[in-house]
Amino acid sequence: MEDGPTREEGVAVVADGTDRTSGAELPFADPAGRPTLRTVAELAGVHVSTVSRVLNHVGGPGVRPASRTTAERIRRIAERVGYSPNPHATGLRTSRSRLVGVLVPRLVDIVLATIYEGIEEATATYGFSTFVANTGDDPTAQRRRTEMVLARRVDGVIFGDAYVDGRFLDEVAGRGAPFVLVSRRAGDYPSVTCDDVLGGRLAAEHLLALGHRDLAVIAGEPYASTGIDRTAGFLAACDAAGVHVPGSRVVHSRFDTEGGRAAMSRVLADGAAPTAVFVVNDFAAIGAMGVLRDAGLVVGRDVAVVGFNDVPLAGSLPVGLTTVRSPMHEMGVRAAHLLMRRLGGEEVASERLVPVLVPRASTLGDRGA
Amino acid sequence: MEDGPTREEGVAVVADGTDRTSGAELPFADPAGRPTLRTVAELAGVHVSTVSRVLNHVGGPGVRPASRTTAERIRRIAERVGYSPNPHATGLRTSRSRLVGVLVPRLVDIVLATIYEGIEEATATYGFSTFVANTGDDPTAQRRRTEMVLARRVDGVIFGDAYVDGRFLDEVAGRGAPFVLVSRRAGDYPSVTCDDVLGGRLAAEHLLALGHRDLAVIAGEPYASTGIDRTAGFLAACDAAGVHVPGSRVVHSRFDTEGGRAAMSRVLADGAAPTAVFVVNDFAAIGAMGVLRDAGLVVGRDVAVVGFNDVPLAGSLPVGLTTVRSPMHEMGVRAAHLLMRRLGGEEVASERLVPVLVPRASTLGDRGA
DNA sequence: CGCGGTCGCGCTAACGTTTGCGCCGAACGG
DNA sequence: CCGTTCGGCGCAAACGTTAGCGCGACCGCG
Repeated sequence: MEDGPTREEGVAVVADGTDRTSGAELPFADPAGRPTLRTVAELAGVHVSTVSRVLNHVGGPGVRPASRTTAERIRRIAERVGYSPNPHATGLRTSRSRLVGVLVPRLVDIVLATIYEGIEEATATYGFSTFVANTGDDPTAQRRRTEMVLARRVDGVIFGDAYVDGRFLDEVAGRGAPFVLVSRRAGDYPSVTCDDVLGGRLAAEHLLALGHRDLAVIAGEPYASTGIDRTAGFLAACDAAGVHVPGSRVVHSRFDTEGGRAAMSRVLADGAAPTAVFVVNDFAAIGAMGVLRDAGLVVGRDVAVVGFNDVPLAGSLPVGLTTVRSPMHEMGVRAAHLLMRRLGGEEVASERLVPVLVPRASTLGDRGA
Repeated sequence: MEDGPTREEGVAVVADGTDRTSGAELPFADPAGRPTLRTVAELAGVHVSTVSRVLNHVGGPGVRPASRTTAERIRRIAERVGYSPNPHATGLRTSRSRLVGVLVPRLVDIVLATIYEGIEEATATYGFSTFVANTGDDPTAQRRRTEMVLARRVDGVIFGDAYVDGRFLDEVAGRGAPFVLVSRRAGDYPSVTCDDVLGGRLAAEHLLALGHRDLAVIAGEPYASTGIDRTAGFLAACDAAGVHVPGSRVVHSRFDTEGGRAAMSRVLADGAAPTAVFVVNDFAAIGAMGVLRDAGLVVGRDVAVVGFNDVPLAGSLPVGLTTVRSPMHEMGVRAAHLLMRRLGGEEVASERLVPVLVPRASTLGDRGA
């Protein structure tokens, strides 16, 4: 039994000497030539289970997975041959995948992309990877894409495209897959959102303070809590100030530039232009500004516009866009942490992050340039 | 051993009795309660290998995996219990994962997000899923993220963040991981790009035709083929027309709004403003326009600006942005197909897609509004 | 010096799937 | 009625990893 070192030498020689078709020619490599636990075990002259324990039990001050010298040697060899565990084998054995699925309406929406960046960044620190899938806010696609991520055996899901009624989520919950929501709330499911009601209120107070009384709202999709809450907060603040916004002046829209164009056109077609417009999304606001421009109105002088989110280019537009800044990246990060805690079995509560108004030329005119 | 049919009846009753929904107590389910091959096999009264053959061998007109009736029954039962194969087990067995890794500089860049959408859409039709990771164009992050996707045993990788020198890619190629590039070319590796040289030429010809002779270029990052080629095409066309653009008028920049601001500021600080600027990215162009506005110059009248990509909001800006439209989504789709063909063992060639100039107010002035 | 506790470590049985091999029974030709 | 063929299907061996079990050795304490 004194052959531990000898065996190591012997195999090392074989590894050097043999000359197989692909790559580094390690003993007991997998079909792709990558080293496996067995490779390392063989080179270290120990059993594969010992290698497994050493490589997995990172912390554990109390119980040690192997003697210090053995552990040291194993780690050195694993490093040298570039061992990395096969996630399929691990996943199969443990039935956990260190994978999370992320569903978003559209990734080309900077808001969601920013949130996703936060998610990806935070999950990576836990050693998790993420799948993203677009659903385009289409229920069929939501269902199909959710099936897909579940079929991939993700450990959890983050929905960025929740419908406020939460019916679909009830189904998913029934399947036992842990999930959290981000950006939009729904039902009583744990979510990380911006305080959208407050955001709407900030927008209203800003416009009211500037003396506007003739207002319109471009309210986003009727199924998204973001648009709903922002609009509700805005209208509530107007009410409180004794300013009435007629129903015909609150129009739904998609959240993109094109949606803003369409909605603004409808507002203008409906009669005289309002003196101020609150648009629940910056890109829709840009679209709305385009229509106003085409109608010969100067944004910031003839009509004030307030957007929502403060996307990076809002300040660089030819007419800087007044907007309500929402902590998008932060929301992603927090949603990821929330999910991780749920995966740990914790009961978690929703979080609502605070938005801030950023005044610019689109409401202040020259003073804001 | 003669209890095959009997067993089927018995178990089928159990399965019916508990009536659908999640906790349905299926026999031989996995730890999460999901049905496995074994579950289906048991219910059908056949061996697990038979189920596997039936469920996998979709086509095969010549050889049949089982008798018609057996196959039918198996498929029915699989459907009923909601069987979906465990990708870890499949991956372990076949050492293929139906996963592709996608590396991009930043997903909040609409250009890359759009390309990614194309990739995701196309790979999904092959039954593949995608990991995306941001690298921020940072070599260290590129290396780390690449390690990460390879450690996940992806079948292939799509790089959207290639450095033109391709040194890092040489390493990756040495590891034997199949990959293709998208958006940016590098070395002789297969890539799907826009014909950026042509795009630069289109921009130059447009400005020259409008009579501009005093030109500047905001050229993007020096390591990205997109910026390099667009700039080269632009300068070559100027040369051909006998117009010289001094080196001090060609400045590098990041590809985002902020990068455009910084670069434009440097151009203005350097002396008199040019009469026209070619910016190799729409967002950088927006930043540049912001700086021009702040300098009291009216874009489209005092200074012409041409961007690149034609992102959706380019046309909705208060001053519509003249830009070179690149087929972003299409590039993603094609890159995905290209990778799939590589995975099939084919030798593949790079593709270059044709861009189109879209003239708007930023060069045409009022005529473009 | 004796005894109990602790620690190192190897063995083995899974995890769910795929696949080559070979058996069995039915059909068919002689 | 027997021999051959062949389609259908079961068997079992992997794939790489994890974890429970149990044995032996060492250590420290009394």
